[in-house]
Parts: sequence; structure tokens; C-alpha cells
Amino acid sequence: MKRLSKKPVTLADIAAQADVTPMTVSRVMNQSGYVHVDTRERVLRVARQMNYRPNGLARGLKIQRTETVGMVIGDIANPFAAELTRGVREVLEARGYTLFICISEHSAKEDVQAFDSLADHRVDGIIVATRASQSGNERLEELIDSGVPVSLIGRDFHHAQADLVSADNLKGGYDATRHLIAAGHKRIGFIGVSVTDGVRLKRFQGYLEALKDHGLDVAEDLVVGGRNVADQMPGYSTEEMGFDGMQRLLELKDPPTAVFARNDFTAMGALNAIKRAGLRIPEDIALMGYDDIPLASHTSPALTTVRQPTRDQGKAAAEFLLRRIEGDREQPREEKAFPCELVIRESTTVIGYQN
Amino acid sequence: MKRLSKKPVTLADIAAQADVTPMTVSRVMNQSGYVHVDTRERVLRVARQMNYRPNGLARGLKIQRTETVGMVIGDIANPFAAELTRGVREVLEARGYTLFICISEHSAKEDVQAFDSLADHRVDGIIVATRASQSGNERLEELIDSGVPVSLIGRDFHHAQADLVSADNLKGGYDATRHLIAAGHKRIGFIGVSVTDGVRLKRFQGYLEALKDHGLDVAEDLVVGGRNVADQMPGYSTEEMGFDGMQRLLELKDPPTAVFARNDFTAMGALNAIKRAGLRIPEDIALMGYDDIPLASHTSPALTTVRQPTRDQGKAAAEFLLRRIEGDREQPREEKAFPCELVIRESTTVIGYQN
DNA sequence: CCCGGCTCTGTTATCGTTAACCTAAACGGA
DNA sequence: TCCGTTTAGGTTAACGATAACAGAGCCGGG
Repeated sequence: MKRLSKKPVTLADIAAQADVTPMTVSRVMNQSGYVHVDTRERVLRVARQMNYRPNGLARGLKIQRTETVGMVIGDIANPFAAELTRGVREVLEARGYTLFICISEHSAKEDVQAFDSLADHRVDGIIVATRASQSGNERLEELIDSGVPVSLIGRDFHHAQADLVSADNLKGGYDATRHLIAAGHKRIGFIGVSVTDGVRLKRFQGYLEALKDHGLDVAEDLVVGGRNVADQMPGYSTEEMGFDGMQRLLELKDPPTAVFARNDFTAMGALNAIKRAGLRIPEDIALMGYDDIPLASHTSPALTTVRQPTRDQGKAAAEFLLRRIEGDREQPREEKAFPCELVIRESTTVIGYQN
Repeated sequence: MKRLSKKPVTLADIAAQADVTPMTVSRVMNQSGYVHVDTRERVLRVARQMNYRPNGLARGLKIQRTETVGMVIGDIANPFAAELTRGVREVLEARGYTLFICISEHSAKEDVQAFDSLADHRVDGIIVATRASQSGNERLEELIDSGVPVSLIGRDFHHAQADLVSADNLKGGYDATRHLIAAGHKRIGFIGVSVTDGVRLKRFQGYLEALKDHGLDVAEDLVVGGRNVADQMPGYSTEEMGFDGMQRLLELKDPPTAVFARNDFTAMGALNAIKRAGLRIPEDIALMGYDDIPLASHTSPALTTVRQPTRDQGKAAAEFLLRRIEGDREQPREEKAFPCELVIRESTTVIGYQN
């Protein structure tokens, strides 16, 4: 017979049914303290039968922990964020924590809302993987100051009590660009940011540095995309940005011979634009991506790109966070930067050119 | 001066500081009851200064609502799930609810865990967008029976008190297949499920029906992929499944002339495999995807696919849920099936063949 | 035989917030 | 002037769970 109860079952309900006090039921549920075997079994039987579920609110309020971690990501469709999340979950699950994800897709305002929602619901800690913003950073600082454990992934924000995990995208961007330069390219485009916007994008800074170090000028017309809204775009639609951006580059009277795209999605858009134009990759235009998403190895030609150890970053962030949650909350910040790896495939290398 | 308090600020702290009772502070915070303007401002000033944040646990426990909705999705990287989430968020945000997302990536076990975590933390309702499973369904039934509002997206599970939103993927699969048949194809492959696994995949059932209705046999060797683990794979790596599956199809001594892929990612994998083999699309092999992800319109050739109104499904699910949360929880289930739309692009149509 | 320690269970208070109830002053119309 | 209504705010008791303490029975060693 099915219960049609509107009100959820509480410890007290079970206690009444099993003829003990709520405290005893609590002891059974938490396997704490002494409970006679017979009592335990009776209680468990009743609990199961009544389909009992603990009230996390009451429990959390009392014990001042929720065994819950919040994570804020900007774009749910981005494989990079997805992979981070996998790493985070891997660690949390093993330690008995539940992960709640909040999306902050469009604005700093949503970022702040996400922080507040999570903090208000008293998650034990927060992992932040969104891009920095003025108001977001301010709120974050307040949170951390008020004692909430926070661990950051690739966010340009520093605080004495917040650990930071990142990939060395400056070097990644540098290496990628150097690879193109080494192949003899002199006119190298970048798709995905406006020159002004790009100050925050490390891989773009790496691109600029590499050009400078090798005596090449930065031609402003070779840096396209962004439209000043790049940061607000849902990630995978950056693919359209790649397509449009590449078309604009191809319309130049002196188009680039190589293009470095902000990420692999952007690169795929660019790739399709190049093919549409009837040009060959890499013979006419070499193409470089970033992130090494699974798709990258299967495009044709396969995409040269930069791999960052994404899952490891997620794992590291989760481990930092748990250390803070379960250990000393005031311990000084720790920082971990993972190296990036250039993955050379066909889109920058003439086939057969290397074995 | 920065507070180094370990303990968060409570209503009582503010009350003491502002020389009122906690109740008055509560009234100020919730804008309920009468509070003198001067008192209000004094309280607000103190609250701001102490950086007060309400304790959602205590509040939720007391008022028996958390103004929070949980959503369970299987694969965070899947643009389909991402788009659903956008629709859901759009509705929830407008109504003042916070969305917490749980990922259930690998197994029915994780599905159950996600349901439990959300229910235990007393979200006001749950939106479920994962595929059906034995144990998941059982747990879901218990939850709904115990009064938790639930709304389902494309899950093959029925309950008198759970609303259901879906796309008519049976018809979508049927139409897609019929389109290929109409183009004269007789050997049409399917990549993405094993024949046995496919009973739950509506679009595959549509494929089978269309073949039957047009007097074509189902050749078992033309149905590839799945490897019996398809359901556990992270979504975007189904792209590899498409690549491998296509290669297997091409190795047949009598390969198909058209291929219907389970989703667009799978289709992109297949597309790359076809190109690698030096064959032309659609002249040598026609290719059909499913979902119409943004990438689909930019591949070369552009992918023919089936579009489902994804965001609308998310919105509808959220609306159903809110109706149940804020209205009558026992109202009978409602169901809404959105039509799918065949999007004909180049991968099934010889260029120039139609104007 | 007594006492210390283990086992089992109950009692009480509390986590932070708010609904419900209550008091009391101020106000305004008859 | 009187009384009902509005305004302002305090008091009490929960919401459901658990930590801390307390007490009662039992066992075994000195």
C-alpha cells in the first residue's frame, strides 16, 4: 500500500512507530553511539518501510556541514568545463561529497548570484571556474573573508585564502605560435578576441609575445573576432565566431598564411570556412586550435592544438578544496600551474612532411 | 577593517548590534510585517556592515521551501543537455528560483545518488533529463510518491504525478529515414546502437519503422556502434563511435549508400571517417545526423539533420514543475511532445540538385 | 561485595529562522 | 472622548536533527 503523505517522514515518525526516541533512530541512521542489535534492526525495518530520507537542511543546520560542494561554471556546453567537472566529481565522490553545479552563463551578475545561492545554502566549499569580473571578484572576496573555502580554476583573481589551479596558457599560446613561426609563417592571424579584450586571455598574450620575440609585427587586422561580446557568448557558438572570423581574414587583400584560433571550436569554424573557400589546410593556410577536445583528432585534416590537462586541474581544485574544508581553513593559498602540451597533427604540417 | 570571524553572522548578531530582536531583523530582511523606517535603515546598515547572508538551511527548514530546483543531466558536455538547461534556467530565474545541477554520467547508481542528494537537500522540485534505468525509475517513483514534484524530459518513465516533456523522436527518426529512402537509397546504415540496445532509442525505432513501411529489410550488419556501452559513454565521445562505426561500415563488402547517425556528434565522426576513406558526401555516401547542434550547419558539407526544439523542452519542463510546486501537487500528469523538424542541408543532397 | 567501565537509551538544549500570537502606542473619525 | 484600526516590535514555539549529558543495567576484577 502506497503512502500518500504530503509531509515527509521524520525521525520522530519512525521513533513513534518503533517505540524508541528520535535520538535512538538518529544513532541508527548515523551508526554512531551504542544501539542494541534488535533495536537497530527494528528501527531500520520501520525506516525502510516508511521510506525515510534524512532532512539535509535540519542535519546541516545542526552539524554545520552539508557534505556538499558547489561549482560555478560559465558554459555548460564547453567540453573544457565538462572535463573539469569530471575531475572534480571524481575526487568529491570518492570522499563522500555531493557536487551541485551552478551556471553563470551571461554576466558577472549571474556569477554573483551563483556564489550567493551556493553560499546561502551553506555548501561546504565552492569551486569557481568562471572568468574574472569586477563585481564577481568583490563578492568572492567577501565570501572568502567570511570563511567559505574557495578554490579557483583558471580565474585571474588572487586571495590569501583561496587556492588556485591553472594551466600555463601563456606558455601554451607562446609554444603554439612559435610552432607556426618555425614552419616559416610570417603572417599569423588570431581568431577569438579583439586586441583590447585580449589582455585577459593568456594564450593570446603568449601569441603576442612569441611574435615579438621573433621580430614579427602584430598586424591588427589579423586579430579578429570577439565583437566585444566574446566573453558573453555560450562557448560552443564560438564555432560561428571562428567561421565568421576566418571569412573576414580571407577577405583581406593580404590574408594570413597561418591562423591561431582561441579554442578548438573556433578552429573548427575556421576550418570549415577555409574549406568553403576552396583552400587547402595546411598548404594554403595552417590552422592551430587550443584545448584538444576529442573532436580535434578527427577533423580532416586532424587539428594541431594545445592540450591542457583539464581533468587534472579539476581534480587538483577539488583536492585543494577538501584540504581546506577538512583541515585548516586559514592555511595560506596554494597554487598549481599545469603545463600545456603542443599536439602536432595535420593542420599545421604538410602531410608526409614528417614521418 | 576585515572580520576574521569563523562563524557566519546570524540574525541574532545583527539584532544585538542594532538593539532589536532577531524577529525584527527577520522582518526587515523579508520585507514582511511592520518595521519603522528608522529601524529598518539601522538594521540594514548593520547587516550590510557585518556582511550578513541568510542561512538557507535554517530558513528552508522553517518555511519548508528552499526556492531551489534540482536538475539531473547525464552528460554535461552534450550541447543538447546544455540547451535544455538554458531553457530551464530562463524560466526559473524569472521566477526567482535557483537551479542546482547534478551530473549522472555513468550509471543508474549515479542517477539514484543524484535524486537522493537533491531530495535530501530539499530542493522544491526535480527536473530529470537522464535516460531511464531500472533502479533509477524505482527510486524516482518513491520520490514522486512521497510528494516531491518531478518533471521529466525525454525519459521513458511514467507516473501519474510526474509531467513529461519530449520531442517526437520516433517521427523524427522516421522522417529522416524516409528522406534518405526518397533519395533512392536502399542500403541505409545506422550508427550508434546495437540492435538489441535500440529498443529504447525512439529515433532508431523510427528508422526501423520507415524501412519496414517502405519494404526494405533491416540488415543487421548495417547497424553498428553501441558496443553495449553506448549508454554509458560521455556524450561527445560518441563522436569516436561515429568514426569507428563508419570505418566498420566501409569495410563491409557491400557498404551502405546512406548512413543515419544517432546524433550529430556521431555524424561528425562518421563524416571524418568517410573523408579519410576518400569518398564524397553525399555522392558516394549520404549522411544524416540528429539534433542540429550549431556545428552541424558549418561542417563541409553541411549536415542534414533533425532539429528538436530543445530550449522549448527545457522551458516547458520548468513551467510544468513550477506549476506543481506552487499549485496543486497532486494534479494529474501533463504531457507535451514537441515536433521535430527535418533540416535538409548538403550531406544528403547532391549540390545543385535542388535549387 | 563493591566499583569502574562498558552498553544501551532517554532527556535537554541548540543550530538560525520565522509563523503565530501578543502588547502597546499612535491615529482618526463619530 | 472613546474605540477600532493601523503601526511597531517583542515573546514563544516550532522546523528536524544531533551533541552533550545523564542514568540504568550488566560485567568482571580486586
